[in-house]
Amino acid sequence: MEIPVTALLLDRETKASERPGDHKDELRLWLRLLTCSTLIESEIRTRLREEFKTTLPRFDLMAQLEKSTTGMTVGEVSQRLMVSNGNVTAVVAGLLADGLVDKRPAAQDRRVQVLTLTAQGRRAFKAMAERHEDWIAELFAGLEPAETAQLFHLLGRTKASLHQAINRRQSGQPTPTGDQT
Amino acid sequence: MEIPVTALLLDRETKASERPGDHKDELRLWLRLLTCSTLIESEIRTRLREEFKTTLPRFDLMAQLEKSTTGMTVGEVSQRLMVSNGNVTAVVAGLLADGLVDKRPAAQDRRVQVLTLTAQGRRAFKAMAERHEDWIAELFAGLEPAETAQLFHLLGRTKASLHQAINRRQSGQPTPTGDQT
DNA sequence: CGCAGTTATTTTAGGTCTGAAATAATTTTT
DNA sequence: AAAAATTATTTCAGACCTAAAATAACTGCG
Repeated sequence: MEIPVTALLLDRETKASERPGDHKDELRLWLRLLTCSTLIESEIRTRLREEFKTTLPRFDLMAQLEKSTTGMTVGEVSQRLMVSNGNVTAVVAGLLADGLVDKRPAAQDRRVQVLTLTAQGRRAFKAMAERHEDWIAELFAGLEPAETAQLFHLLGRTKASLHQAINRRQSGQPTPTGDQT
Repeated sequence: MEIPVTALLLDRETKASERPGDHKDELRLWLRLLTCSTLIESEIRTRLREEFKTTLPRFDLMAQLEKSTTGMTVGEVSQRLMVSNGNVTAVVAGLLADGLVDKRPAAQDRRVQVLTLTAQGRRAFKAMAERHEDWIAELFAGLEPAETAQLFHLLGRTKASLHQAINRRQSGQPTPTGDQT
């Protein structure tokens, strides 16, 4: 039998924050995560507008298309970006109007719309992506390499936890997710 | 003179990812952070809609007001939530219509609108906040306490890095930020 | 074949969000 | 005190986003 050392430690160290059913720590963690996410997002949004007169949703959509040589369907993009189909339709409409994206029904299945970047779209994206990468690096520049690695790891663990909780709720069977985001 | 040991190590260890000006690691970190944030946000959004027929912006706004006994101005709320003034005006309009929030000009400065929760608003918020806290705990349940603590710490470091980068860009002088989020 | 069910996308209605212009009230300067 | 500058909020135009309903196209089964 082991002596429950950790239990004793916990009793002493968590007095203020472990009242029955208290989860303030997770709440604070979530708020901090949200703060970071919002700060980055709005900074990138501002710079995209100022330097390229475009928006983050447009940039994100183009980034997806750029990664796929053969094109992507509306549904695939919507899943990747975690936004609704209708939203993809709307953002694509803007990009079509600007000649950055091409949309055409698939040959085998005419329900499906295949989206690709136009030559102009690829050029425009390349310019933006380069700057974008610099901006992100700049924003994280205050962290040591070891810290970014550790953070990346912990966010991977977090993602797994989230998928687990979300799947457990929707179906009875948790689906193991092995994607690379 | 010191021997640049780290330079040698770097040369060997970072061959694939440290090409001149390559910052793919930070990019991946940002994408993962965004994924986590989006997953949590949309899950909370769904549950607020299903269980309370309300929305996340409304909940967030009420959460701010609940923390302040004396009320908050439109500007304060807008800063806290990191959204525009106009947006606060719009969300408050909805809450006013539902009788959850009270708005009145300040006595000393009639430009300022002071927002407070009504009694009904406080009741409604209390019920939601309790469930909300459980949801968040559930979402992070897959992490060990040591991991959440570590993650919280690293996100604090990240926040500092972000503020540093953002301030450096806007003014010449970085403003030290000591807030508690 | 023919229709029932499924799947992919678009449309619709409504809320959210922004930046910039407009409005209104206060403070500072002269 | 009057004019000028500043500050707080609202309004506006436009983009984003969602859920749910509608549309359109495919699949499979009798």
